[in-house]
Amino acid sequence: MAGTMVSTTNAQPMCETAGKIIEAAENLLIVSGFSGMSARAVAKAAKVNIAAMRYYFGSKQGLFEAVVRQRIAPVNAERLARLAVAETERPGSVDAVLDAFLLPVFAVQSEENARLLMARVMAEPAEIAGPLLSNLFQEVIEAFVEALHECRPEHSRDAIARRLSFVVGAMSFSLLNAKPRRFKTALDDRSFYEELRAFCAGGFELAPKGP
Amino acid sequence: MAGTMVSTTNAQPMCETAGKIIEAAENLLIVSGFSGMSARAVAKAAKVNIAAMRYYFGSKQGLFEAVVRQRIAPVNAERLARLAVAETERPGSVDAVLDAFLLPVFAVQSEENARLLMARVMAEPAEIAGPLLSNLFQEVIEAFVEALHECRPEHSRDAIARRLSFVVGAMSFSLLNAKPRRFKTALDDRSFYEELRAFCAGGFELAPKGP
DNA sequence: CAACGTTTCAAACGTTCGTTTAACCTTCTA
DNA sequence: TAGAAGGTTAAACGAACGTTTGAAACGTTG
Repeated sequence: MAGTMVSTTNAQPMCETAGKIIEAAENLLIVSGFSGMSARAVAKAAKVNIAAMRYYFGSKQGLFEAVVRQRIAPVNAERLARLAVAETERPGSVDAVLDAFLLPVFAVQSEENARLLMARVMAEPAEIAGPLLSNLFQEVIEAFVEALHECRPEHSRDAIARRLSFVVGAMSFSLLNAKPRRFKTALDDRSFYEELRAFCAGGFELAPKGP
Repeated sequence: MAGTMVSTTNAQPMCETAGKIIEAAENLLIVSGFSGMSARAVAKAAKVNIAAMRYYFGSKQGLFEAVVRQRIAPVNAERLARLAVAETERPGSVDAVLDAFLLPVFAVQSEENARLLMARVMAEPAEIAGPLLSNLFQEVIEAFVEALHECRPEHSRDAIARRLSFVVGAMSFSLLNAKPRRFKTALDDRSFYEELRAFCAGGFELAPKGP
């Protein structure tokens, strides 16, 4: 067995070394992805011996999952909390539901790294991040599909789910490509979010065409 | 210098070996991404000696760019052609412009691999696909931003560009995640496209909020 | 101090990576 | 028939990969 190995389910104090590893891994993950990030590069960036990675996280894959969980779990928890509020305070409002889904990603306390990591992980090949993301997102997706279905009962749940995936895609992709500036969008966080929310809300307004 | 090396600018007949390499590389690229795909795995899948890769494409990166160009260049050419038609036949129609942008990706003659490859490449880290994608998409993006700006002059060009990136994101991401079925969307191509187009069109209807 | 569990380290494990060499085979030309 | 050119091959290059080992350093407790 591998020494102590920090639990993956709770965010305990966690010693300094494990924290440095996670931070370095996060930064490298954002720019290179899982396969492009070498464990040795992480150790070097964290100024830590490479064996510490196995000691704390078991493997490179284990480190990856720890990084992702630490960033995404709080965002999803916040999403569910805000959704509960939205459903009581503004029932039937697509805007409110979308805010509950999107705002936790852009909230001030979550740094830019959280956004970029989320986008990068979403773009990871299924064989790397698939099961992990299924676990992390299943509850959230079900809850938001249900909430949106109540706002727009004329859409099938399948249609709602598809459109929610469009929302996630619009958010993830534009975050990923904001840096290289392929679409030369100025990344003023506030107006970026307003634009994204407006786009997504509009996307739910129209019923699908055709018979 | 590396023997003959197929030109990267035109799609000439290309010998059987090079074709087999490209086909195998495409399939592996879709499921594993660039960093996760090894040149040896490509050679094995193509039943070809690994040195043939360098002979025809110079390097793994060269092979990657050849695969991407061969798939994306025709799509973008078709986009521009359809845009020209749309601008004369249905001037001012966002729907027509979006069709010109999206339909070439879903056209019947372009196989599913073309869609999946495009989505996977868009999700590739910038250090791998950045410059290539900039070259391939610059003209298309400029043209479509301009066309959409003429349809919706009340939006700034920056806002239009941002929303176009949302469109690309919605398309790419939902294609990427259609296989693992994280959003359990049934991938009937026809209705999928209808839904995507409706979502994106709706996204252009609303002006951004705020002062 | 002695003994213990925890954390860190240098060093090496075997494997696989992308790349390269040099020889071989075929095909066409002189 | 000799030779050049184009295409393919097996074999190996050095480097980097993720992982593992075993012992040194550490802090705590008896």
